[in-house]
Amino acid sequence: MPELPEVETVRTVLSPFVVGQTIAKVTINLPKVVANLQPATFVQKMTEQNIINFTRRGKFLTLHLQSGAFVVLHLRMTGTLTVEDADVPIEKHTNLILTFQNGKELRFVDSRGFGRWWYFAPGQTDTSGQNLLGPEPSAVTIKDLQRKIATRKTALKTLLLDQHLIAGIGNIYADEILFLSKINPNTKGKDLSKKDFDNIIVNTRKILEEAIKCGGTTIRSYTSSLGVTGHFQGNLLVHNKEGMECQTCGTIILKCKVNGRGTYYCPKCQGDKICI
DNA sequence: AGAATAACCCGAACGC
DNA sequence: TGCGTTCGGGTTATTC
Repeated sequence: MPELPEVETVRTVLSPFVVGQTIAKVTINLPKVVANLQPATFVQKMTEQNIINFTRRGKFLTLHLQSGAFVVLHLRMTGTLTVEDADVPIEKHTNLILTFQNGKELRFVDSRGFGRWWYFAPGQTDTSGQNLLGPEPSAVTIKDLQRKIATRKTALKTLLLDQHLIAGIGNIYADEILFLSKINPNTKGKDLSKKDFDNIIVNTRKILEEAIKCGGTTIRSYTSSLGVTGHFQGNLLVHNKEGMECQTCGTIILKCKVNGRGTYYCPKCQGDKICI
């Protein structure tokens, strides 16, 4: 469940080991990992290329190549990136490897096989879905958010998870943002007040910035690369806290489902709307 | 257009 | 202890 802070952590931790490297060899162990090319074509296009930059947009990462081509990748739920010496044994579910000329490897390990890579030639249209993303949380304006949300009958939690509206929020941080904003996850977009929108924007930025400072959240399936694990889980106030006391009011945290997603909330601080 | 649901996948958690 | 079942979760695709 790497969300924006975890993806950003991967990027900052790995950048020094990736940027400036030349790809000597490409190994694809799960063909469907490359979404828009045959594996052999991907290998051929990537070999001998030099990586000049490593960027993030929402939960997508992009390797920029010297030729002007670029490679977009998405970790989805269980994808991890690590840099290892080439002689370190290959972990199970290592689906793609970029071996660099300096003897190190960028390894993509993904047990569920949901993660995807795309190769785009210079100037080619990016079809990864990256350019359909809403603004980064740091760039969201209240006007924009109101325009997109204030007419919707959908539960706010579901809207926060919609990457077309704001990029980068996942299930963990959505719960935390709603708790800090004192809004019930099931509140419909159209029922939100101006103050609610203010709170959502302020708390989204606050939570994600703090999580990035902590190196992200380490929880169940996600650990950051290079053995670095985030420690934001110690800051979580409601997510995964079912049965525990709310740190604000002492009420027991409940768990429900919103649009099929496990959702944790305080029934007193956030109001106990119908939650199944 | 918006809303709801299924599909993808497999390790972990759960139930007996 | 061991086995079978359910759950979860980001995103896209499909259907209504």
